[in-house]
Amino acid sequence: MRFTYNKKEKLKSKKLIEQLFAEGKSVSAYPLRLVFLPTTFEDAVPAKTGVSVSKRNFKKAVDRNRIKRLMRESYRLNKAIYFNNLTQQYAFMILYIGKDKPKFIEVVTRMKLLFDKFQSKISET
RNA sequence: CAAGUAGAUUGCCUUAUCGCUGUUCAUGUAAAUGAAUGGAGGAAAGUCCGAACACCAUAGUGCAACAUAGUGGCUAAUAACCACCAGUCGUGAGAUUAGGAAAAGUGCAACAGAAAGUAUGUACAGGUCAUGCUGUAGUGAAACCAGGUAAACUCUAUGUGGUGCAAUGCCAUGUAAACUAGCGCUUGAAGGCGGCACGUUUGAUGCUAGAGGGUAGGCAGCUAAAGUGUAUUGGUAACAAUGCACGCAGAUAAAUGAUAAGGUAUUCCCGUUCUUUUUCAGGAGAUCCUGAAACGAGUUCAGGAAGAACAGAAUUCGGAUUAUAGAUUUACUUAAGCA
RNA sequence: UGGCCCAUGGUGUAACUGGCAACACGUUGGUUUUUGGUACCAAAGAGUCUAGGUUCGAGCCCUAGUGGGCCAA
Repeated sequence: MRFTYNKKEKLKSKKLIEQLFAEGKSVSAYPLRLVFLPTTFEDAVPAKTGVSVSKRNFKKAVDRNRIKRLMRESYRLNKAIYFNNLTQQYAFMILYIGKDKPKFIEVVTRMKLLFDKFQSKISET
């Protein structure tokens, strides 16, 4: 699997996002929080993922863009390890709930922990 | 040199790996894959003016409301910009000004003061036949001046129709032209129409409210534009004309990046080279020479450490506003400064 | 994208037409009480979000900004 993250893997449907926040479950590994919902869609990808940073915590657009880029990058590099053996299509939204600007290595380690938690949670049910 | 004034330019670089996005081409039924090429700013920011563009009736009349306010120029247009005049501030280079009208009218002026706008009291002096007739004193920001105040109302002149790309046009998907209450159906509900009136026009399977059902995807608008760079000419200048070259982001839970390594401007630390300053001692005798010490300043070289500010397009332009580490550079000023 | 409103002691509010920034709670000290509370007495605490301007004089008027809140599609 290639380390890609193109338009088809992005969560873009407004309707699906509203459904995700209304019905989805969540796990968190501070400063990240993952909201997920098993669903189906037409494109042949295992998951659609979006990232989000609160305007309340980061007032400047430059800071928000930087954090979202770091989150997308760490998702792109690590998704293959976890999602190749998914049996169900998922919608994900990763939120940044911290209040300080992170470094790349921190985001990567927490992202890995986050998806470890996610896998143990879905294997329970 | 120091202190200062007014501008102008710039505001990280290289390599490797892995990505994102627009366009074009190739392969492919398609999904997709590959290649080439483009991909944030001087403020993209806040949203204070002015326009373009789109729709509402190509936009009516009056009132109201709002904006502007020396003169001339410039511009698509402006409250921006340029030149000049005048006022104020500064030694000066320069800075700054909502800079029309107080003889159309209404209002306002605390305290002090006799009196604050229909004036004229006290004391002293002068003057007169006589009298606030004249001057001075005293209060105050202002005391008779056709006073001040218009960033008080107002008047004058000029200008402004409204809504905004979530405009607007089209395609696709889907539901409920159902239910309840009120108003109305040519004797006119309601809308176009923005604060009001007039006027005009549309108008019945209609309008308003309640409760409820559905959609919330795509395409166009969407980037070639009052465009950018440069040269010449005209103009004091803003700016204009002409030639040549370039073809310059287009995302939409929102691209333009991430990581690693190296480097540059610059800053700091330690050592070092040279110059200078101060102190002490000795010599000469006028303003100097020699030696020692000290820390301060500048500077050369080597090593080490840190190492880029403010900030992210969202229909598009023109201006002004605010934020901004540092670097480069032009012109000019100096009363009191140092050599 | 467009529009509207607010900012005054630590907190919540006043200040009329421009003329000495007021009140309550809180704070500090004292009296009363065995102690604490209550009650009473006294004191401190601000120059009105920032920078300019108009004016003799600005919390109030004007301009620009900063921060906060709200509304519409």
